[in-house]
Parts: sequence; C-alpha cells; structure tokens
Amino acid sequence: MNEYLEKIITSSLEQFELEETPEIHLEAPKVESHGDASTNIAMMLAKPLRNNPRAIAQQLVDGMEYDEAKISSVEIAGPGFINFRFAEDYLFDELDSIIKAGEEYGKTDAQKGKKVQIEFVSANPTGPLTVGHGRNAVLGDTVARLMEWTGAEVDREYYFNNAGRQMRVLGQSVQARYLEILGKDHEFPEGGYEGEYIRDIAQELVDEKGEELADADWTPFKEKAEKAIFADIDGTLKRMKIHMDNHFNEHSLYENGDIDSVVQRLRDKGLVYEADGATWFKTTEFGKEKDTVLIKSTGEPTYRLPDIAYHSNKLDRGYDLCIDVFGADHIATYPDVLSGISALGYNKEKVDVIIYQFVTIVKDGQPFKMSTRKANFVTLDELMDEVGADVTRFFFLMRSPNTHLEFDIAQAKEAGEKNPVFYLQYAHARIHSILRKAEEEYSFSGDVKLNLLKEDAESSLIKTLFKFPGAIQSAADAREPHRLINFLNDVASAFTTFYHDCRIIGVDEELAQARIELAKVTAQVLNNGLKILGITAPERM
RNA sequence: GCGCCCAUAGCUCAACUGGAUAGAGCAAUUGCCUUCUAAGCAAUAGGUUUCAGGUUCGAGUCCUGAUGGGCGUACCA
Repeated sequence: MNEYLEKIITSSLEQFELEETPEIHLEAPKVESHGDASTNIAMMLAKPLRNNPRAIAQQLVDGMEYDEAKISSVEIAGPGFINFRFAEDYLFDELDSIIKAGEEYGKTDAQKGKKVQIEFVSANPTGPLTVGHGRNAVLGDTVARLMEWTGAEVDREYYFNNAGRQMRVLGQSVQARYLEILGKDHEFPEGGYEGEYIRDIAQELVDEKGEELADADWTPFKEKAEKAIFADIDGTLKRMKIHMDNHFNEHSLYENGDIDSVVQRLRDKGLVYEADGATWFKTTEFGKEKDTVLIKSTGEPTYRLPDIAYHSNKLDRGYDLCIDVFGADHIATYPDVLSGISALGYNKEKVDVIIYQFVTIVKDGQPFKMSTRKANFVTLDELMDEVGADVTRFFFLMRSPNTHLEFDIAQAKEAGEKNPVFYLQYAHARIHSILRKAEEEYSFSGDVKLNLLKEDAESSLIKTLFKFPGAIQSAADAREPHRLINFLNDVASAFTTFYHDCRIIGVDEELAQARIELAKVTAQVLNNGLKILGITAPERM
C-alpha cells in the first residue's frame, strides 16, 4: 500500500518540476480521524517552493490520480498533512492475502540473501548464567529471529575463552573444595569463586575419582569445571529456546595464527609500535586520546587483540553483517575493535553493536549488586523455576535495550496473573476457545464474505493486523524487539474490543463465518509474533 | 577530568527516528459475569516530558549549557 501511495504522490509531484524528489515519508496517524496513512510532503516542500504548505498540499491533491478501489478519500488537514483513507475493498483484499500467507505472514525479503552473524551470551564458563546474562541471551536470540523474518540467513555464535587467569582461579577454587570435602589441607584461592556450584562440581569429582586427584595440580579441576559449567549453560539456554549454531573458542585464534597475523598486518601499516616493553596500537590515529596496549610487557595480549582478530575472522567468513550483543560495560571497548578492523581494511559498517543497559536486580524491595565470583546472584534457572521461560523471555524483551531494566524478583515471581505476557497469550487462547465452540455450532458451506466486516471494531482490527510486517521490519532494523511487543499489545487490545463489540457465535451464518475468519487471522498474527519472541501461544489457558 | 547511556503520570515504561490532542501497564476511585474465557472490558483521576536557551511551519525527539543518576575511562577480562 505504501508503495502505491508513494507512486501516486511521486507522479503528482512532477508538476512542480523539482530538481530532486524529496523522500516521501508516510506514516500511520495515531488518531483515527486523521485517516489510515499520512504524509508530510507538502510541509517538506514549503521551504524550497517558498509557498504555504496547505496550498502545496492542495495542488498535490488536485494533481493526484488514484484508484478508488484502494483509496476512498484524500484530505488536507492541520498545517499541511495529506491524509489518505483506505477503501473497504482494499481492506478485504489485503485481509484475504494475510489469510493466504498464514504462518508466513509477516515475513519479508528486505534482507534477502544477506548472511548475518550474531554473537551473544558469550559468557566464559566460570559459573551458571545469571539474570544479567539473560538479557543478553534473549535479546540476541530475538534479534536473530527478527532478522530471519526479514529474510536474512542468520548464524548464532557463542564466543568464549577457556584459558587465562579467570579459569585458573576457577580450577583452584574447585580444587580447594575437593580437598575440603576429603578433609585435607586446602587453601582457598584469593578472589576464588565462592558459589555453591563449585562445591557441587567438587563433590562430583570426589564421587567419580575418590582421592585420586589429591596430589594433582589445578588443571583437571579446571577441565572438569569447564565441562560441567558449559553443560549447565547449554541446559539453561535450551530452556530459553536458544540454540547456538557455533561455539568459537578464543584460543583457536592463537592456534591458527590469526593473532600474530593481525599484529603483523597492523605493523605493516605503521599502526603498531613497541614502547616500555609492550606492543601498542595507535588508536590516536582513530580519534582516541591515548594509544592502546595490544600486548602487555609480560607477553600476554590484552583482550582487545583477540577481539580484533575474532572480528576479522568473522568478516573473512563472508558475513554481510556481524552483530555483537554487549552489556553497557563494554561500551568503551568496541571502538577499538572497530578501529582495528577498519585499519585492517574491512568495512566497519558490517559490524553492528547492540549495547544494552544493565539489569538492576531488585530483591525484597532492595537493589543489590551481583557478582559471579561472590556468588550473590540469581541464576536464570532459578528465575525460570519461579516464573517460567515465557515470562522470563518476555520480561527481558519488553523494554528498550538502552534503558535500564529493573527486574523485581518478587514482582516477577508473583507475576502470574498480572504479567503482560498473559495478556497476549490470553487473547490467543480466547480466540481458540471461540473457534472450538464455533466448530460445534456451525458447519459452513460456501465462500467467506469478508466484506460483511463493516463494524468499526472490525476494520480497526484489520488495519492493525496490516501493520505486522512493518512492526517486524522496524524492530529488526532498530534491533529493538520491544517494538514488536508493543505491536502485539495493540493486536490483543484491538481484538478484545472486537470481541466485546461483535459477537461471533449466535449471529447469522455468513457474518459468523466472516468473523471467525478474522479471529483466525488474529490468532495467526499473535502466534507468529509470539513465535518471533520465542514465547508459546497456548490454545487453552 | 574525559567518553557513552539515561531523565516522560505516584511506580515501571512507550511514543513508528522531527509531526497533529504525549500513550500503556501497575497502584487509586467507580461501574460491568443466567449469552463466545472477568487472566477481561468501560469510565474517572493523574503531565510545564528535570531545568535554561537555540534550530523551524512544528521539538519528548536535533544542538548548546546546567542539574541528577548509571556505565566506562587500566600493560584487568
């Protein structure tokens, strides 16, 4: 429809003989009396044409030729908006095409042929996933689903590091607990991991190996811990309906020489130098105040180096777009990565970073700081035990990524009745309940007469359903899943109004048939939308 | 000190990227179940969009400054 409107506006614009055609911006007005679609083009042209916007709008409208089967009226309103109203026949035609699209409705080919990689979660195996990781995981997965619905081919990747100081401390922590269980001398490492899960892992080792490891160093403990924790993380992700296509070990970048190669390539470009025993990257060339250390004087790389190597590795794999999902604490690190890859000759536009703000945990009415190491955290599994996977996913998605998310545990736990996710599921279940009942009451023959749907609540619902592909598109482009939630709320709300104003069972057969069709389409849209969010659409509640 | 993010109803958040009368959900008040699910609906109340300027036909949205909060700013990851 928008394409059609653009066409008729463009052809009417020709009368002004403009040097360049301005971009035509169309939008759906908030207020019903402003029509179904609206453009501000006349106001945009007021300045270049040195004329009153209403006068321009009038000329545009006069010069417009349109199909009355699609558009029933064109009006000028306010300071110079041109408002279009869709013809009823058009609504029914479109509705019919939604019915035909079925579970494919909402998909577009806007990103057709694009290979997209999205890296998220990427927690190192030092402990179970917490509520903090949850936002990352759900955000990444849902953006991936959104991209898929706009036609892209998406790979989900988990990047991890199972070497380094963190992992050594982890191994030593397990070792200490192991010795403790055996009643032997042990020393808990400084800054060690205090969580109960460490004890569990140690206990497993005791059960499996007895005292066999009493004199071992921390290595077998680290290996056991890594395995156990990854298994735990995988289980949590699975519960959240998240599936990774790839796991990428940072260490492989050292083994395949990518790390050395990156340093060498940067050095060849004169962007790397040695000073104070360390190897530096000239980030000042990219507008930063200070240069950045790539390799410490101890010979160990800083995290930036493997990050740059990893991103160049991704781009070498032929992705058109690589999306990273980072918490706000990484906000300062990715500019270095972008500088690095553009220095290496890659197009940094191909890397896109979603930064989400932190989750503030509110427990017993008090916010508290979480720390994996100190073990005062709420795990995702615990959360899902309390409220279920649907509510958990929904909660993380309902807010814009760049605002803080207040996660009140108590509220989430008692959310059963008042949680907004139920509003959507309830609308869906309610429709199915009607459909079940209708099946007993009616047996239809003959074609559906959609043009019987003339009530306000009916056309308003139909128009809302039309916005689904646009809502997906907008959520995908902005990487903001909450936009889809807002849309689905509109659908559920429009359906509920329809449900109250228009009876389905009990009216005459042709009308009932048409209304059932509308209800079915609504259920389909809710179902498709919830599928993108990774939330179930129950048929009974 | 510097950089990024944020400030909207009592609370938690929207506002289609500059549009028309700033919207939902909780919480409050009041109605509505002998008819398809009341996990719902309708109505009332609640706002100088933190403050001060600026840009323009038009600003919650953009620019400058101030205030308040979050996160960074390491040869930590």
